[in-house]
Amino acid sequence: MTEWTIGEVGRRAGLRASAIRYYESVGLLPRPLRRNGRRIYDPSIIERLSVVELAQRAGFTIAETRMLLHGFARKTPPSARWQKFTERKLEQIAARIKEAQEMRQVLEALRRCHCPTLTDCGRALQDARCTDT
Amino acid sequence: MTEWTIGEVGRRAGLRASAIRYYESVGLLPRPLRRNGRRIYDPSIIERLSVVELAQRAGFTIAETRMLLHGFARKTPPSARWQKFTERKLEQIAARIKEAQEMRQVLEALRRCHCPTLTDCGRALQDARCTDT
DNA sequence: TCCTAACCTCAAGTACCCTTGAGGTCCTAG
DNA sequence: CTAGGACCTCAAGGGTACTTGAGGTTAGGA
Repeated sequence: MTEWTIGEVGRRAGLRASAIRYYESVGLLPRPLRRNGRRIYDPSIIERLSVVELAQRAGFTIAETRMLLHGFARKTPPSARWQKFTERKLEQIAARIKEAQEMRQVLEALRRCHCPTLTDCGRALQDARCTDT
Repeated sequence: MTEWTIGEVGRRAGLRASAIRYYESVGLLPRPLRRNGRRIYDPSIIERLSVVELAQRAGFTIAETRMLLHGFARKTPPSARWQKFTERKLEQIAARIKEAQEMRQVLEALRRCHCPTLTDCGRALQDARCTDT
C-alpha cells in the first residue's frame, strides 16, 4: 500500500505543502494518519484535492467548498440543506457564465471600436456594442 | 449644468462614497473638480463607473480595469499593448466560461448521485459524471 | 444661529486564501 | 555520525478590494 508524504502529495497535485496543511486546518481535508508526527496520505487524497481544485476554480469560497464536500460525508441521501446549497450555486454559476459572455462581447466590441471619448464608450458598453465609425 | 456630490453619485451608481474615493485613489477615476474641498461630478461619471462595474463583474483586477480604461485615454488607435491585453483577457474569459460550464455539469451530476464514498465521487468528478446507481 | 448630515484625510481594519518565517524535530544519504 | 532536506507548529505577513474609525470642516435647513 502506497503512502505519501505531504510533499509527495503536493508535487502530484501541484500544491505546496503549506496549502495542503491550510486546507486541512480549514476542514477541507480530513486529518490524516501520522507517523512520527508526519502526515501520511494514501492516494485517495488526490481525488479529494481534485474536488477542491475544481470547486476553487469555479469560484467557491473555502466555506462553500466545505459545504460541497460535506454532501458526501454521510451515506444518507444529501440533506435538504445541501440540495438548497447546490441549487443556489448553480444559479450563481449560470449568472457568472452570462456575465462572462457579456464581457466577452464587450471586449470584442472594444477591440474594434474607436470611440472618441470614454463617455461614448461607456454608453456603448451599456448595450454591449460600439460605434465602429 | 448638473453637479453631483460624491454621495449623489454613489446613490445613482449603487456604490458607497468610500468606494468612489477608493477608485479615484487607485486611478480608476479622474480627480474631479472641487468646491470648498468637496468633489463635484458631472453625469458622465456614471458611464465611467458602468465600465468599471462591468469590468469588475467580469473579474478584472483593479490594475486590469485601469489598463482597460487607459485604452480610451488617447484618441489614437488602441496601442499594441492594449490590444495584447484584451486578447489575453478574452482567452481568460473563455477559459472561465469553460470552467463554469464544467462545474455546472459536475454540480448537476452530484445532485443526482449517491456515491458511497468521496473517493468514488472524486473519480466521478474527474470525468464530470457520476454513478447514478 | 445652531444643529446635523455629508463631506474631508489618513490610517487601520476586514475577509479571503494562502505564504513565509522562526524555532525546532526527524529521516536519510554520504 | 553528521549535514541537509523535509517535516512540524504557530504566528505573522501579503495581495485584493474595499470599509471603518478618528478627528475635523462645511453646507444648509429649522
